Amino acid sequence: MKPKCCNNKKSLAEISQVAEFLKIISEENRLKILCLLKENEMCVCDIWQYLGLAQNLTSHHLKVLKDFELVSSRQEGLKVIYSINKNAVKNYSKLLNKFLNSYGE
Amino acid sequence: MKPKCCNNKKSLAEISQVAEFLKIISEENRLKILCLLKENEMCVCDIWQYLGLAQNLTSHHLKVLKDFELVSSRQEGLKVIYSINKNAVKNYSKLLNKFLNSYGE
DNA sequence: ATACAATATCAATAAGTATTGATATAATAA
DNA sequence: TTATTATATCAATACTTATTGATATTGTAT
Repeated sequence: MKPKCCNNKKSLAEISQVAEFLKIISEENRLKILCLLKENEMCVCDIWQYLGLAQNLTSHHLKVLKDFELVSSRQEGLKVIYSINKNAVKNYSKLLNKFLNSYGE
Repeated sequence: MKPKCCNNKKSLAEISQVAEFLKIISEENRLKILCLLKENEMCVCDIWQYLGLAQNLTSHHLKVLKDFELVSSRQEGLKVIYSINKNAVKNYSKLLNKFLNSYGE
């Protein structure tokens, strides 16, 4: 019985895309940041202070998340407010679940 | 407004656990293996030949998956047959979705 | 017993990435 | 203007992990 996955360009591209997404969110600090932003938008200083991270490290992780378009930001005075990109996250989780769940159902 | 996540031992432990799971499955070859095993159980030689991976590399990734109890194996003659542990995968994805999805719903 | 096939292990290296320290940029206020 | 606060960037380091090559183990057959 031939497998149905990993056998064509589209399938491989999707797996690659999901793996990239997973790499981004598998970093514990980034997962925490997403978890926070899921509840409310927050400025950088609130995030790093709440999580007990270094300021520059927090900026770095936010950049990774933003480059992957999982979060957005806007300037508000001195502060930069980050918010989660719900649609992007939802789409990636859908794609992920396509691979992990729905065992024949 | 105080965040509801990352603020207690249980929440932090869950995030840590999810991140560990994501680290395991964010490796592209392991994701492919899971994808294959989701369809059918397979022996090691079928997996590495199908995916075009080195035999020892495939064994290594299978060990990582097995150590994390995402797959199981049984001996069958010369061959070792691997199968996915559906419940484990399902439980981890549930936990993951708890963090990524259900925006207030 | 020997030979062969399938799988696993181990050491070494390569590759990627998180973290840190120092510094730069941007916005605001005095 | 200068000073201050918030954020971003950059280079260097530390850490983790994927990959490779060689070898060992295990099961089966002759």
